[in-house]
Amino acid sequence: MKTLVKDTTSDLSAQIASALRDAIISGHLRVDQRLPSEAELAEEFNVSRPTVREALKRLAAQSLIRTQRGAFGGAFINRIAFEDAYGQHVTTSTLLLSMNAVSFDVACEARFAMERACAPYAASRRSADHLATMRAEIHRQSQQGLSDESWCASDVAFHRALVDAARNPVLSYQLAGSVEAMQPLMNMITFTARNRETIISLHSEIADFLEICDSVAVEHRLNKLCDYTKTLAHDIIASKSKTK
Amino acid sequence: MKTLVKDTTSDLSAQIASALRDAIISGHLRVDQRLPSEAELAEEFNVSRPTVREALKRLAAQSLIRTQRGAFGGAFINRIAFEDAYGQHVTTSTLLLSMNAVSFDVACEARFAMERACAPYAASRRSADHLATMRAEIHRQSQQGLSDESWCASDVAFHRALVDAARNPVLSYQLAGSVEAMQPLMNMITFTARNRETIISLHSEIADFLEICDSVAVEHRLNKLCDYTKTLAHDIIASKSKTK
DNA sequence: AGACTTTTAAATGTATGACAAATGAAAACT
DNA sequence: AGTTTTCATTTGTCATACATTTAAAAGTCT
Repeated sequence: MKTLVKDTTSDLSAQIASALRDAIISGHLRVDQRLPSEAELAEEFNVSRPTVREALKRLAAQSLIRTQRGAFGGAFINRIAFEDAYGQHVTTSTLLLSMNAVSFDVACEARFAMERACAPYAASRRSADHLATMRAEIHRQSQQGLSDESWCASDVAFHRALVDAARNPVLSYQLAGSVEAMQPLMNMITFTARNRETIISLHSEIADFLEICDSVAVEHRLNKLCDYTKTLAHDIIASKSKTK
Repeated sequence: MKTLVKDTTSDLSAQIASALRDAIISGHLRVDQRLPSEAELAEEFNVSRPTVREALKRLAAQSLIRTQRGAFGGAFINRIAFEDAYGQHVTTSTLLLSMNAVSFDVACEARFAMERACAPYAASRRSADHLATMRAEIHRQSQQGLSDESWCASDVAFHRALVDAARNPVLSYQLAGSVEAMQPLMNMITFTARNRETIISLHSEIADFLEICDSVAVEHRLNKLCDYTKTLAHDIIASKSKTK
């Protein structure tokens, strides 16, 4: 029987989950390796099966394991795919911003700082596909009568294409949190036709300079975009406080 | 009774967790608000209490809720703190790198690209405290007989101080994943005295230029550090394949 | 009346036992 | 040999019971 030497403040399922998680992170358990059955784990840790199951669900929520029913089924160490991680990262980042009253400026600054970091690689590695995606989104943004929500979604898609153009999955993963998590904040802004025009022209320039591999110019336009976005947010806040 | 219209492929606890998660993210449930009791949720979703508990544990694993025992206890929507998010982010990032065979170069490139993004802000906002932390770590790195593990830990501490100097919690949070997740990869490198000397001198220069607010020079040194680290890793790989 | 103690109800934490459903291997059968 | 059936194993779900914690409410003493 394995004994849990962890703190006694948390419940058993948390301690068991923690023990298993440590084993996974340390590499004692390899990818696709099968964990003991729930009944065996219950005996090992000297707890009941529901308690073991609660622990396993905690790990499943982090995509650390997957489960399969039937004979020769069980819980298997999961190879975390970038796609799995995206979702969790975006969820956490979104709530971090909305719950901690992170100011628009701080979130904006972080997002564009990281996008600028992608610019040099994006400029040298962008494919025709990436450019096509960006131009398609620019075209969508130019359409009349686009709702603010759709506009923001297209904005995210444009910037994701920019980030993906750097062809570094780690950068894409990390950036996803910053870019997508800002969408709820962006949705609070009402974009006028004039606002959109300014942003679209910057988007166009970014695509153009990316095409001719001028990363310095891209970074400059990202800076302008950052400043303009912050200005818009400030105007909204100012007009709201005036109304009140 | 709430009905779950989600896919029938996943189990009930996953569906219930998903439904509650959506409610939290959408803002229908506010921070510190109490969820219905497990018994009430069981009735609402028409499932048993153990199933509800599994769903709640999934949410707890993501720090979305916290539970409290006793009368007037229950599950409460949790305000995710940056510290809570750090841990999850580092865990996920670490496993992403180790399980997906992300090359050292790709991880290194992402990490230093993001650090460079912090440089301008760090240069203009660094406090005496940040500089002191960095110099303290440099001093530690200069000590004879420091184990490779301690060396790497100090390296992480140095770079975290650099990132924190930008005074943007969102950047610090995002960077934590890239910087700390690389530690296992870095631990595979054996640092000779000569290697360390080179790195320490770059660290010193970074601290110096940060002190005089020269962000361009800092970025340049970060680039050199990135290149040198990659060179070290290549040498290790080359010598290993030669031995084999 | 006020401060302290006890009771009590409500909620989560844990255990036990049972059955359903899925699944792949082995056995039985063509 | 190929197909079908059986079967043991394992997860998914439910029902019930009890332990433990907690804070409010009731009771008690000064």
